[in-house]
Amino acid sequence: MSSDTPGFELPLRLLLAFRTLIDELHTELARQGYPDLRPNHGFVMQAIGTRGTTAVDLGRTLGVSKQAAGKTIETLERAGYVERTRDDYDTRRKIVRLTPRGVEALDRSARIFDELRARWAAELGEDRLRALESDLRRMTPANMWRLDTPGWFAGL
Amino acid sequence: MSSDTPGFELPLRLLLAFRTLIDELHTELARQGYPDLRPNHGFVMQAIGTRGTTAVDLGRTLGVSKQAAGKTIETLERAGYVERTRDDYDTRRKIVRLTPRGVEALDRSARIFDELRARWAAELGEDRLRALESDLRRMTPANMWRLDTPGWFAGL
DNA sequence: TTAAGATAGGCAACTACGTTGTCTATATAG
DNA sequence: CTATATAGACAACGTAGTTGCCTATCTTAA
Repeated sequence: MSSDTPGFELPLRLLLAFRTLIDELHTELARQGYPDLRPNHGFVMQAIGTRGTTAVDLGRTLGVSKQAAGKTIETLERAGYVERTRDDYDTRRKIVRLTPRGVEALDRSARIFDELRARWAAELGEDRLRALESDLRRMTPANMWRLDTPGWFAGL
Repeated sequence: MSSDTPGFELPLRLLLAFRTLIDELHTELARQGYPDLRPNHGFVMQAIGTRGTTAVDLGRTLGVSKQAAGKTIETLERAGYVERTRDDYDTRRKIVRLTPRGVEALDRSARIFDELRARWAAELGEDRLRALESDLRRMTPANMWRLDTPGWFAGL
């Protein structure tokens, strides 16, 4: 019992599905007042989290150098999504935290993703969607929080 | 009936699954003697196809400028995967064709993707995998051959 | 048939985002 | 107290994209 589906369709569909979801997210984010957010920023802000982080740590999480992380932070700082404060207990460190606007953007992203998932559920049925998610979970590393994907793709 | 799965898991799993497959492909390609091939190159060579193309056309297909396409072609040419020949009927044009090594690399990629799919089928069962593919097909644009993804991701 | 416009490709300058190397300031361990 | 490690910033560079411009060639129309 062999398949008539060529193997290369699977990765292509996975990427296409991802891309479609992300495009829809950012279309909606732009509509809601965040037109300057890029796909990368979501990863980065997610990695910063509500507890804050430092450039070095962020670099480690994202799988890039601390310098690259620093530049990204600077971009997000200029855009008003994060802010840097000094650490009183270690004056070398600067803690990067999400601003209220940053938290807001992350909240909205989460809500939009939920809506997009609901759209999939409406189209495929909740059961099929659960099966799909379960299958993907089974075929991917347990730790979903490898957020080092941007750098991975950029590095051709 | 609401889901306990947060919406953001779906895109993350899709990307992670894609990434995993592509990583496995290139690990295997490297093992088979093509260590210099990068994820992008697969898209580009696929877009060039067996019939050849030109820089302008390739740029259109990939969704990048003709200059960018030209640079990519140059890289692949230096690596020995494509070659440029003049067009006798229009001496402005240079036809880009896959070299035998390029065709070989594409063939091997196809075979490796088939093997990877077979591994998924062994793990999930052919039925579940077919359902997954079918669902993805349903949720993504009909035209799978939008190969303009590299540029999309690069443009943050 | 010749002039005007469109098309193909190459070059240069620039941007965005990553890299490594180096430097200073500050903590921490022996 | 000194040696080492760590945090962050700065500079130089690599890669892959962009736009603008130039030349060569093909096509169309007067």
